[in-house]
Amino acid sequence: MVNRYAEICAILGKEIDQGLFLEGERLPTERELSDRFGVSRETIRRSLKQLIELGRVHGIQGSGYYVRRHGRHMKSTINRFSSITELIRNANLTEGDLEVQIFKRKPDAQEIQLLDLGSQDVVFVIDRIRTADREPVVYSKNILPQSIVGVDFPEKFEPGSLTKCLSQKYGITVAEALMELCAVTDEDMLPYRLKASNPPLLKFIQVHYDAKGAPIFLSYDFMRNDKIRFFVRRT
Amino acid sequence: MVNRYAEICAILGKEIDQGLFLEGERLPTERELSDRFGVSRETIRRSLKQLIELGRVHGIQGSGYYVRRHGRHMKSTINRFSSITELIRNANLTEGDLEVQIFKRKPDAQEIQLLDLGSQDVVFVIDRIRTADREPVVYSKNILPQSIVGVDFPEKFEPGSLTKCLSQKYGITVAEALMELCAVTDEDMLPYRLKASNPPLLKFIQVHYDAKGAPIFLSYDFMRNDKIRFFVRRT
DNA sequence: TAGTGGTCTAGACCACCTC
DNA sequence: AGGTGGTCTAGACCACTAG
Repeated sequence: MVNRYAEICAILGKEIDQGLFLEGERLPTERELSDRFGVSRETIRRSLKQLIELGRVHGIQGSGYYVRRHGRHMKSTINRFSSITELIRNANLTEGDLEVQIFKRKPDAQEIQLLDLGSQDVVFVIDRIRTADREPVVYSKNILPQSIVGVDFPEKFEPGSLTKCLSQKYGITVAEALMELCAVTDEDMLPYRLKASNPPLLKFIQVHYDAKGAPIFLSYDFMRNDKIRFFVRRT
Repeated sequence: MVNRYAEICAILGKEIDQGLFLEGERLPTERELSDRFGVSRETIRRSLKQLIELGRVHGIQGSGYYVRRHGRHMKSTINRFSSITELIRNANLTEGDLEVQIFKRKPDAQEIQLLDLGSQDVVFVIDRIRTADREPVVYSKNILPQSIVGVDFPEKFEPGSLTKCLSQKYGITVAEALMELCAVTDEDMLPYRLKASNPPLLKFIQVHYDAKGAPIFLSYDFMRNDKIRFFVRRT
């Protein structure tokens, strides 16, 4: 670990997991912790702030830091960005692809707006069904400007996480995403395989940004809610 | 303003809004800003960290802070906790209630688990349709343990935000919520008024917590997605 | 009143970016 | 090589909590 405060945060988190500090119980004071770890109080405060952001602990001025009850529920939220691949793997399932299609076309008005495109730009569309343990769970459509990956993208693309592919082959990292959450309506065109059993579906429209806030790609995901659950932490 | 760093964060945010720093442009360095505001560099760093958390700015080590493009899109997300009342008012609509019912019953298994109840606890159920400009937009069911508000709650309750009512009459503040996003299925019982026009609906299941992480109440909300849009910021 | 967390300072050293 | 942000320190004072 490079950062002392992140290291200390991890240690304290582990100790909470182990039950060394019980739910609702008070942690040692900042000054005690800074003695224990041999660091300054400010460093300890950074560790504790990180624990607060993780939802493990809460602080009360003049009193102390207390282990948050239900902190465990806060771990599997979609507040942190993750690809569908990661989502499926986190559920201990094996991820796969079906009916993968890649083609090039002109962007529509919404895509131009959300991806900051010029009128002469063209986009790649990656259209596929993602499976978990061979069962279709997500119908996913990614819209990726050619200006970002170049004309030879279809040869370079390989099944699995698009985020990972962009990072490994192009050095492009997704730092943030803005997701719109939608109900599925009759207008939404869905592949037969996903529609067949008439499962409950959620629609996510996501714009993925790099660290500078420039849009990278757009995705439409229709997720089977009977197979995957979604939580949001609101603070 | 009490805190210097929050004050400076607000000033810088306003200056970005005013176009004093353009999108993608670099901000003055930390050391320049600390001179300008007459504070230490650490204080400036806190202001900048807050601006990053707000999605207005991003930092690059060794280079500087840059105004984030699309920062404006990040403002209306559900990452921050807000009541339905606030949600409707933010859309410049007038909030109202319809078919309000309050009754007392035993909690079911899910409620016992999510609200940390004992087997002998009872809960109040507040069942109502929330309207925006007189049109029904949300069917909402709140589950509130009697142990939190006492037996006379039905007399004390008044239409509008339950969060506000709890804060004003009981001094109970919601600090955080964990929300599950669900698709609506045939099993969900919905009032005729909301179902009538067959609008696209989203289901939110939320547990509301106080600052100590103790659950306060549970809510089931069926939101008309043709009237209200929902965004989540993922980092 | 004593102890706690919240804010702020002035300085130091490092890793990284840019030229 | 010089400038930038990232980390860390040792100390100070304040606001709040609790006995």
